[in-house]
Amino acid sequence: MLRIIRSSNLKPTNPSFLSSTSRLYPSFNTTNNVVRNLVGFSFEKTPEVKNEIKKSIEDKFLKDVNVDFKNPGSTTDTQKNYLDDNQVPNVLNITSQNLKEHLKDEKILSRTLSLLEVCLITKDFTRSYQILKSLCDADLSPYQLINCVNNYFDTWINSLHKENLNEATEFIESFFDNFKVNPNGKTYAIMLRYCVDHELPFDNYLKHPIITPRSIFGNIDSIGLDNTKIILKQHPELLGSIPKIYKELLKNELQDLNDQIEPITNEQKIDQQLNKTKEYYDSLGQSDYFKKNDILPPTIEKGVQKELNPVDTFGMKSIRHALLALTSQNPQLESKLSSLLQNLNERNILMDRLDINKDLNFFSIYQRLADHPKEQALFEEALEVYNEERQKQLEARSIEASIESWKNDHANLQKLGITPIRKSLNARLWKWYNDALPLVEKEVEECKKVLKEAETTPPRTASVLNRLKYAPYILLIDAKKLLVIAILELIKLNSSGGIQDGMRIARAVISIGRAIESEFQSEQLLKSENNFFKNVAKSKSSERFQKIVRYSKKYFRSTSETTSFTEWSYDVKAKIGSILVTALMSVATIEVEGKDPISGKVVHGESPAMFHTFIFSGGNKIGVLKFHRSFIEKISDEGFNKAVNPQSLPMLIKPIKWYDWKTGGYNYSKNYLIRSKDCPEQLAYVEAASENGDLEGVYDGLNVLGVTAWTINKKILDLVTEAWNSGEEFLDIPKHEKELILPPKPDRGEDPSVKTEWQTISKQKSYEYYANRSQRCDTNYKLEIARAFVGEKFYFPHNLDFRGRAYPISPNFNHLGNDLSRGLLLFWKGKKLGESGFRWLKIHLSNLFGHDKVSLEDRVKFTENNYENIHKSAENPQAADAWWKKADKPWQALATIFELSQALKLKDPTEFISHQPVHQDGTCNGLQHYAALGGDLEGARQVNLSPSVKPMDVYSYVAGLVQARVDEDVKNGKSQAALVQHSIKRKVIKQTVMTNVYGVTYLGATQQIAKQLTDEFGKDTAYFLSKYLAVHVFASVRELFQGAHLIQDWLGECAKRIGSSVRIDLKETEIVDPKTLKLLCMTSVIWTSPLGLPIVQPYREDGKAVIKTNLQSISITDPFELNVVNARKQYTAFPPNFIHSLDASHMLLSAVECGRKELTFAAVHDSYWTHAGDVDRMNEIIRDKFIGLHQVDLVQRLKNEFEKRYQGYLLQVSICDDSEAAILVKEFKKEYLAKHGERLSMIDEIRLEKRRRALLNSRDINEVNEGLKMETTIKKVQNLEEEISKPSEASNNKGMMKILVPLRLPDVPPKGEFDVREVKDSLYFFS
Amino acid sequence: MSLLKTGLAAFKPIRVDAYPSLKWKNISGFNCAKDQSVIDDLLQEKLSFLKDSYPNRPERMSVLDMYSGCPIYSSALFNFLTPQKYVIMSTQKNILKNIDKIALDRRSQGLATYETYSADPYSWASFIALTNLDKALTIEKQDYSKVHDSFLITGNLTLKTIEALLFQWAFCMANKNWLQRYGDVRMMFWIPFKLLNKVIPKPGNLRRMSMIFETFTNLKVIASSTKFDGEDLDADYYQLDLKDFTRDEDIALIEITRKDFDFDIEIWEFLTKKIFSTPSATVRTNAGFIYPGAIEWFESKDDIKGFLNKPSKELTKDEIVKLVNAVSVWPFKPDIYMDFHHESADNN
DNA sequence: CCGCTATTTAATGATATAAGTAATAGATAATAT
DNA sequence: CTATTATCTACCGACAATATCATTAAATAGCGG
Repeated sequence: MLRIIRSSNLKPTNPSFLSSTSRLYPSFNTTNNVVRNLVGFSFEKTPEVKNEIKKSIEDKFLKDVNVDFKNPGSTTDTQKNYLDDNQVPNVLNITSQNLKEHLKDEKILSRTLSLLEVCLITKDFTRSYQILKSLCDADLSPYQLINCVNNYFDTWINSLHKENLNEATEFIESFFDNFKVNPNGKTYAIMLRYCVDHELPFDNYLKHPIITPRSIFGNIDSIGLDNTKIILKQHPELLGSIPKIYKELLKNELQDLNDQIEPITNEQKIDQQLNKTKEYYDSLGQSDYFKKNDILPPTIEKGVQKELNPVDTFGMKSIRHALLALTSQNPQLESKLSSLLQNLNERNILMDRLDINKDLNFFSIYQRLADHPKEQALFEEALEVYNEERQKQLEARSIEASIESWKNDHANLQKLGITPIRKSLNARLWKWYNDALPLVEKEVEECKKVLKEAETTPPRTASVLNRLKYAPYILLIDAKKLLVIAILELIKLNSSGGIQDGMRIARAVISIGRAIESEFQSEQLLKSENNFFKNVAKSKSSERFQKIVRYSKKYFRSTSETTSFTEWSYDVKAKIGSILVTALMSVATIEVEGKDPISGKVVHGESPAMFHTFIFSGGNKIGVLKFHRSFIEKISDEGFNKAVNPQSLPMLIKPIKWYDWKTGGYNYSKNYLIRSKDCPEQLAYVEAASENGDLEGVYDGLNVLGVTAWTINKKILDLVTEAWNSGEEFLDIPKHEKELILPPKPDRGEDPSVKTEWQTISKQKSYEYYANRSQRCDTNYKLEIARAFVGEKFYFPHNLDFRGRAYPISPNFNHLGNDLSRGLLLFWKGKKLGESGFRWLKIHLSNLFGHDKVSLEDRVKFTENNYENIHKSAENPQAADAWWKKADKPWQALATIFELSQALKLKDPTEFISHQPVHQDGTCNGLQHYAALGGDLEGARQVNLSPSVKPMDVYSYVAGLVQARVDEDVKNGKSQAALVQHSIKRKVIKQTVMTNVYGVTYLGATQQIAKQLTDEFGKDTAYFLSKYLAVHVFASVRELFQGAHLIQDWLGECAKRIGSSVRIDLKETEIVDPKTLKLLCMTSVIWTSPLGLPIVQPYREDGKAVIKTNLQSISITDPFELNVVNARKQYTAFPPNFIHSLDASHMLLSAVECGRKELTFAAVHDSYWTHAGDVDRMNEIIRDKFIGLHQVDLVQRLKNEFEKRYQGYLLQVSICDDSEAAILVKEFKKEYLAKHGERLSMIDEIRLEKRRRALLNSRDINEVNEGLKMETTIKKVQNLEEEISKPSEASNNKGMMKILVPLRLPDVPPKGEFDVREVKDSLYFFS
Repeated sequence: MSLLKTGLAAFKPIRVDAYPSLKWKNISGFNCAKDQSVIDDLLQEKLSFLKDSYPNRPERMSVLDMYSGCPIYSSALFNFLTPQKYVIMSTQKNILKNIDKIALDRRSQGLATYETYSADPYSWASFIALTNLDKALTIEKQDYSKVHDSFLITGNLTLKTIEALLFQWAFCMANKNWLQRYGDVRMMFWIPFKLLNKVIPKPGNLRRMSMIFETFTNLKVIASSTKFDGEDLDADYYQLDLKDFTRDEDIALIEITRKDFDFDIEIWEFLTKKIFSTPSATVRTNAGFIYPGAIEWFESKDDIKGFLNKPSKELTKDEIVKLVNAVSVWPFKPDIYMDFHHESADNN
């Protein structure tokens, strides 16, 4: 039993949770294969395991660092091989018998841990200690508990003075008595820090018999580098116990080894130069921008001539400032770059002299250094150093920057008088901010007060109790920051969620809460890093040393244990969010203009700028926050504005590598490997797999994607900007529509149908208007980011969706975006085209024009035939009828045209240095995988798995099949057929064919086709005809890809069965619903991707939880509520998800290999990008990896895995009344009735079977014998394999009965003749 | 031929149980009467006034009966009123088929009968077809000063998905459109008791739904299977027994006629939604949901500020009208037609 | 101080909300008698 | 058991209904011993 903290008040109470009785229940799986047990929802870790993990990360890190230092090219080559076995090596399984309760426990635990952390940070030791004690009684793993105690100790000891040594010693001595666990290395590390800090003797702590120096220094984070240095001075012999990465650092510090380490000669030169140059930032007068509050730094324009029309995108300005006008804690780092540039200028290496004060286009400098590889390398290195600091600013300081820009606008405008202030948005925001600040500060004070009082007197009133729930959290962040975050979030969310000029309250408050949490984490991460490295690297400035410091920091970021990994509950987030919204709402005002309905006069006034209201949708009440229309007009006038989340922009330095499932990507914000949908189950599996070492391949692949450097295609940006500023429609940029115009409202005496129609039209119009606006807004957003990053070298940190597909973490602008986004992106690195690259670039252009259905040679010819057009387009892209605009993907085409035209102007085009990503796309990648799985010859041919002279085009082919069918119908006199006969084009059916793999239904397909036909036939006819066509398209696809559909159906059937099966070793109440007596199907489909990633389909009925905030109650889906699975979703989604897990594996495998071969690599799921010159090599890799992936029978393997994982599960099936199984069951039931006098219910059946299995598993031979003799309905039927593994038929049929059977999966469809190795020679497999 | 002369035909009552061969398959989402004698009794007890409200029925009265289900009630009402025309409009194909059989049989005997009209009462177009195209029903246009005396609308709205019709048609009364354009046409509906509970005002705990009926209609409960509390309305209703109905769900029969009003109904609709957002909160709080500045505007009105501090659920009909009128003349009033949201706004 | 009952409070669950289903209609699961 | 009604509606990235009242469970208060 244990005592925990009731979340409402902080007094310990005594419910029972985390009972340990059920945890280690043996799994039914008794196969020879290893079955790892996930226990409860978290994988048990021992400190040893943890240390091992840490150690392995260190090793890998060092290896990587070496790569970066010296010999690039040789990364790890031994990854676990998942690819050549029919068995999945580790079938992970959750074995808790008590899923629901376990999850609830997790919820309480998670909240408690979070509260502990927060209380510690606010130095509330009384409360912390209470929490800690209550945790001691909880069923935490010892490791978790030690961690908590150590965290407490860590913070608490900081409050002690030198004289309190006794207290500290006492703490350690009574460690076990108090907490029932023993101190560990970290405890001692903390103690060491205390001693060193206070100049107390510490030798004792290094002589512990069990806690070795090694394990102490394994927690060097807690000691600090500076302190370690002091310790080492006294105990040089301990140097060996220090993690390697820091050893280097400390060696330098200790022995002044500068001279002994070979300096890199070139750098040394520059080091010398460095002194000559004055910091150019000073000359710009902006070095201390963030500290000097009153001066807005002059904005440097990066050579983009034209500003984007709406200039004032919130937050963006601050981003630009962050990028341009950075302060640095180490001015030498900055000046390294400037001195290098100065040096280059002096040596006249660049073609033109650089104006360092103006031209900060790093990309162009880089390009101009192309002929000077040495200098180029130096430049890149200097840039990296420089960016290191900028990235830090970008992630950590942008909130402050926002305030500054508002304030400055306000101050500047104040000089100009009152009117301009009214007009300026930023000035208005500054006012809101200023007015709301006292309110927020008051709230914070109130929270402090309440917390203090709660220490002595138990809280009584509801409002105090409520405040107590969030009070500890709100104190964590400065009130100013809280407000700015809130304002930015609100503006960002404007018109989201289908709400005009407003947003859902739920979304608003949670987004704000989340943003605050994330800001808090950033602060913490930054703080712990600064603490750890304090006093380091201030004095020494050798290049080599700085480099070591940088790598040490990187290492620190990927391993630091001081990192906060507790999460704030939704409760807290929502409450804090609502506090801020309330404050803002009450003070934010705006000038308004209205018309007096009586006099008709225009009236002016001041009104709240936003308000809280409810709207109704289908009888549901939704709480929304809306802006006053005058405010909306204002932001419309000044442009479409969205606040940028500065923490998730592209990164200026390489993202933190993934070594671990919860650290990677950005420096100072938490990113998980998997974008789990608030599904603890998913995380549990991923964590287990990660710690099992199964995810190495995944990490390697992601890390390759992360290091691909990008830059902005400035020429394209200039053009887009121009088009944008015109406000007119241009390609896919919609026109700027000033206002929403609705048709006149009908008289109310009219027939109701008239009003209905008017409403429909109005809704439609309004929808279009807002869609247009949001599209403009999105484009603007993209452009703003692009503009901020002109000339920069940047990276996209990636993570995965739950199926393993990779996505850039930075939203809005990345290479997964639309044609425009892609057109704006170039590889930073340039590579010579060479013969082959020149050819591929031509092919690429042809592809972008949509000429991708002809042979490669024809594509080359297409481009060659258009040389004149290419030159014209390149020279005068603005021309109204410019050729490039006709392309399928015009922006990318134009980008390619620029390169081609430049190359062609060279004497030898193959010498051209290309930055343009060239794509190789799988033709219908989903079907390719299906064909390979099924060995389907015809299917393989259709999707270019087998070699052919010309590429096959599935869509055209299907169109042909459909055409044939329609023609037939025309002959038979079908009227629809005649109408559409001549409209069946590739484009019409393309989407349907594509989505067919995802299980699109008849209705969806109809809509898709209708969309294509609307232009030709008008809305109504189009829909009518689409219904007809959809049927034929479906039939044709099914006919053409029989193999694929067999597998698709098989996958679906498996998922259906799994999704409606039950695990009977669960607690009874979790098997059958006590109320409805129906089976509770809790089993989601889980499988392991070929790369070792466990995938859990998260589809369940969602449990709603309601949170009361001071605005309103909001409803969220409770992530800790485990509900029955949504069987339908499980089976409709499984086939596509499985295929996606395969293509994800294929992509990551290819990425790893490309990385190994030093190709620049990027991917959009099934479109793989590299430099033109490397396409040939990449193509080889793609094919090899595909073959590697499919060389085993993945379907059979999947079945094996399922059988292992779901062994012993039961399924309810309908079978024929007169089948053998049915008869046996009926007999058994009859006997039971006779014997017991009551009918055998389903629960009874399950109870009996449970009992039988328990007996069989018993150690007592008698019991086993009894079990062997025992009969149950399940035992009766379990050997009738044929009957119970038949696909279940519709249960509505007559003469069927439902019985429980052991879960069996249908046989794998027979594999066809196709040999996947043919892919090797298929030119058009990816092209 | 005989159809047109129904009024002259002999009036032998229709008894559904006289057609034992017809299978009605009780299973229907509608809750319908099972026992015709109960309905006969109900009509006799509580609805005799109808006979006086519709003079000269066999020659000029029409009844439109929607979603009859098994036509127990329809038959009883038909027998009771002996109208010139009695049309049953419904989507229930199988039931209509059976009713047609009855009608055919009656006609073959030269007896007066109801007739079927297969259409969806949910669709406005059905009524245009009914009155204009098919001319299955001709209705006299009458003045709104009194209840229409030759046309009665009735029906069964006990199915969840068509409950909405009660509100829609009530608004039609207010707006004088749909079939209500012919005058103040009385409507009688079978509704689930739960729905009745929503529409009858509970003093001190008022909601928008009851406010609609209180403001725009005269509502009378004719019969109910359960007791209910409501002002004046519980005085005199017929006690129904659930066993006489096809479903085990409480049911009621109500009658509504039009009540006149003089304010902007669209503002009324909008405003009541907002003002009853949180019925327990004060009018002032709820006024904040209308639009920024609404509270201040109301505070500036002497006839309003007095009741700003009471909970919305205690608002009277007239107080709401005051609010409505205040909003109508407010220079910064909201756009009441933009009070919706777009669902699933994502699709390329 | 303990243990019992009475009272208060918190937690949970059910129901109402609006009132042309936004388009669109056909298969399938759920429900109820 | 079967007719009627309700619920879907392509995968992923993506992100959510709320107020009120009745009932139940739990916590506290009060009281007696």
